[in-house]
Amino acid sequence: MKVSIEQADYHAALATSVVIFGFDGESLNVLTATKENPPFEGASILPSAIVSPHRDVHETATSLLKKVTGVDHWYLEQLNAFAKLYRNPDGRVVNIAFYGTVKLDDKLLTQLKRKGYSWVPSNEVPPLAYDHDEILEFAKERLKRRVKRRPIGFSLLPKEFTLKDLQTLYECALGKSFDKRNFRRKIIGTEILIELDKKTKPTSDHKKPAQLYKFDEDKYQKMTLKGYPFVF
Amino acid sequence: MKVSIEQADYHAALATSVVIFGFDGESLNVLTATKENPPFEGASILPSAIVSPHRDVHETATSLLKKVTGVDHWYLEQLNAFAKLYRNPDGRVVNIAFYGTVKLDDKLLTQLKRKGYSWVPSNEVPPLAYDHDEILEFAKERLKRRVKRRPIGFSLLPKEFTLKDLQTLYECALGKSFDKRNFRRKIIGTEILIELDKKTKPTSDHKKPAQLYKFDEDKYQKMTLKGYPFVF
DNA sequence: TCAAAAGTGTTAATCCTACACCCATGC
DNA sequence: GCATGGGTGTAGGATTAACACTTTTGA
Repeated sequence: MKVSIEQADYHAALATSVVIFGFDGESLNVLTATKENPPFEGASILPSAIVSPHRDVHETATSLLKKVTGVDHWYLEQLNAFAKLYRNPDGRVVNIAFYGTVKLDDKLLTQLKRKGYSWVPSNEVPPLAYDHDEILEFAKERLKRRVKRRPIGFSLLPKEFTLKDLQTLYECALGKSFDKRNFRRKIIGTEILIELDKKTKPTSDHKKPAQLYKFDEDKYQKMTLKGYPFVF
Repeated sequence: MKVSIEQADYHAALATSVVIFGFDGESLNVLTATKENPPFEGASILPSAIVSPHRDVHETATSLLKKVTGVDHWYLEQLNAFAKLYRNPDGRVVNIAFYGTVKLDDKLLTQLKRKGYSWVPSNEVPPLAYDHDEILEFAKERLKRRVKRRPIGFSLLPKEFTLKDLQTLYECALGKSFDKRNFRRKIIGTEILIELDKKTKPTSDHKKPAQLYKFDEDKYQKMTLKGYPFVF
């Protein structure tokens, strides 16, 4: 059993990939990229970067996202390390992958188009190069698990939203649908929402105005830390 | 943004550490090691190994455990990668950590003593070198979460055990105590146990014989895959 | 006969699920 | 006035939590 580290042991490259889930009010999307050089030129992949010597992995992922989206403050959680020996044809590359969430607004959508990245509905992502399919699956499972135990939404919904929006989000993330009344009762029961003095403006397609809510930040934080049994 | 990998990017060493939980019928223990060379000579650490070029990380962890314990078939689950830039004074070493569980029998206890490794009650582990305290905390949280959603015990208890044993295990893992009747009803309700035609032999310290059970392997597997809401 | 741990049921409160109709608005 | 989605309550069943006494054995 090896006890000390030799020069020859510094042999691995580090990469990081990010699975970013973005909600647009209708569906959950995932940020994908296109590989622009060999190997796998032209293939879809997850946004990824090589971690340079003396750079932090997490910081590398954040700054990749800054460059791609223009957005700066990302909450990223480590998913796992993907370290199978021959996962990368270039050599031994260990991928430390993260996942995160974002509210999809027009700014985000536009900037991405300019740079060749794109948002794809999370259940229509094409096959990805390397082992990125596996990373994506891992992230989807993680998101599901998270949704069941901790509040989600702060990072996926706009500041003000309707209960319908929130329900749609949960339905997308968990892949099933809920009874409207039960859902509302349960969410209201958590006291995580604050009812605003506003309603949505009725739009052209015949709608009754809907009550707007925002999150109660304090309670949201507490629930994020402690978890709560929001199992559907 | 870097797009292809250069030689200089193969700069990191890979290490792996394992957090092994072992149950001895009374308490949950963790396998610890002693660092026998600088840096941190003499310090307690988690069992760890350097991953050589062309060796798989998981396989490295398994064979480390084989060497330490003599036991071969380990279920190890990846915890996370620990990759902070300066976590190791030797250089850039990324640690891909695993956790696993084992039934502590006499064989295991004896063999370890011979090799300087030892089992320490999980809430009495001394401060560890590197960032191994952090890894250990991470593992304890993971174990808790797992216990709440999936059956545990196959890998921590002997083939035949009493409901008391199982309850003690859950109490150790979750750090709280349960009502005996409610616990039994819930466990029996899962139908994961098979009642044997045996009872424990009363021992010297005045005990009534207790019913022995074993796991129903099929149901156990199904529950391991699907999860179940065993939230206490 | 006593000490020590095994084993056993009930009740009240809570939570979950299923279910159907009226309302406010723009067109 | 009609089409669209917003909004509301209840009842039955299931699950949980709290609670104390009797039994079997070795010493």
